[in-house]
Amino acid sequence: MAKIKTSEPGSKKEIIQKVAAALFREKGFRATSMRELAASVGIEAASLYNHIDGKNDLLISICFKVANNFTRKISEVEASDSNMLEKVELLLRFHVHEMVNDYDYVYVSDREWRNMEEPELTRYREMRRLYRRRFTNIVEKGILRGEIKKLDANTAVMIILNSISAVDQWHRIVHKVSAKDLEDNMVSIFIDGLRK
Amino acid sequence: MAKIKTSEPGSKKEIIQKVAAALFREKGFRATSMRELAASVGIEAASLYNHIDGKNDLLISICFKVANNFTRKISEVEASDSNMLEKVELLLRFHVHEMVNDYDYVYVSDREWRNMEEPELTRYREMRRLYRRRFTNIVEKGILRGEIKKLDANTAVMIILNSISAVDQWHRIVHKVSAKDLEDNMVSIFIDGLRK
DNA sequence: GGTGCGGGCTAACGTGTGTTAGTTTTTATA
DNA sequence: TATAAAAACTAACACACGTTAGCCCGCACC
Repeated sequence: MAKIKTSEPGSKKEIIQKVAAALFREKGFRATSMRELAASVGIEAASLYNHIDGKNDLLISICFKVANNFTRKISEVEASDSNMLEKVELLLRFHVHEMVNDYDYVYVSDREWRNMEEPELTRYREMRRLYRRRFTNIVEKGILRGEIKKLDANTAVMIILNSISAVDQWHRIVHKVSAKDLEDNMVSIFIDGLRK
Repeated sequence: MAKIKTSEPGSKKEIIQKVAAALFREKGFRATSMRELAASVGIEAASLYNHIDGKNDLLISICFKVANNFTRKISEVEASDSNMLEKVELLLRFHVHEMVNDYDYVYVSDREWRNMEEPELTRYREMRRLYRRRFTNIVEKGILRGEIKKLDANTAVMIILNSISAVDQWHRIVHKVSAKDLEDNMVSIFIDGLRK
């Protein structure tokens, strides 16, 4: 089975991965050809295979790098002694932060993961499902404790997660308002709503 | 230029379009082959071309059908005499409604439009941009009038639009809570936030 | 100064794709 | 029932794709 190891920073392999993430985001995984990727890196298509195992492994690396990141974070949040509303806020801020700092990777892992092959596809789905479940548990606990208003926790989590999953507008917005303001805006909307 | 006409309901062309929308949603536009589509319809790939112009025209039809729908709706909302917060709510409810009732079409138009070819791609981008702009104007006016709290209107609209753009979870959720409850949950979160 | 090898190259293979051409079958109408 | 149009079929084309095979250059190292 394919290993999901991270290559050391600055290596050619890592460069290829970065360029691939950018292309996959821009045009989609399937719409990006290895010849195109190679040209963007500055070599021939065949030369790519001196560094990587194939197109699918590129996608796998990207997706699991992000998934591991979020899984690690939610464990940390669960272990913290904040109340549930604060935990939601922590996760919200982390999502925005990751999106701003690792746009290509997060976007691709969110929109292109379907193109992975088995068995990684199933494993990824499971990680995703579990993450949502843990997030939902936090919201549900918050409702039980009276910190969060009564609503369907699944819907709430779905909305929150989707709202962050990117559009091409992210960067344009971040250039107008600062990353910090963006975070605060999002938290403000979700915690207290639009109404003045 | 390709015409974006709607075929009469029940026609074979419409059936093909519907099946195509379902497949494009499930597997992505590029990952769906004409042979696969044909098999789903119950004919041979070549036979499709007695009814449609090609793969790209399928995507074009789907995308513009949805885009026209939303453009029509926002004109209607703008013309109504509700206040700005109510207008946001009207649009929110419409988005949820369309997503629930026309899942495949809305999903595909939202996630696969990049695969369109020129000149439709540019035209679609423009429609999308304009829609967001009109939505943003409503929010901005709401802020000026003191109905909506002070925040970056672009961020707010981006969040709202993204939050609705689908996940594979939509249907599962709709089967657990009713479509009406889903709508109310969303409106509640966005208007008044999560806090109790 | 030879040598191993990382990393680039060209050429090509096999496959799957969207689409067309040409033909036959089915359906509707007179 | 005859006939024309609609809609299915088979066969094939041209192309783009991911990937492999085999080669060659230049650099580090004994």
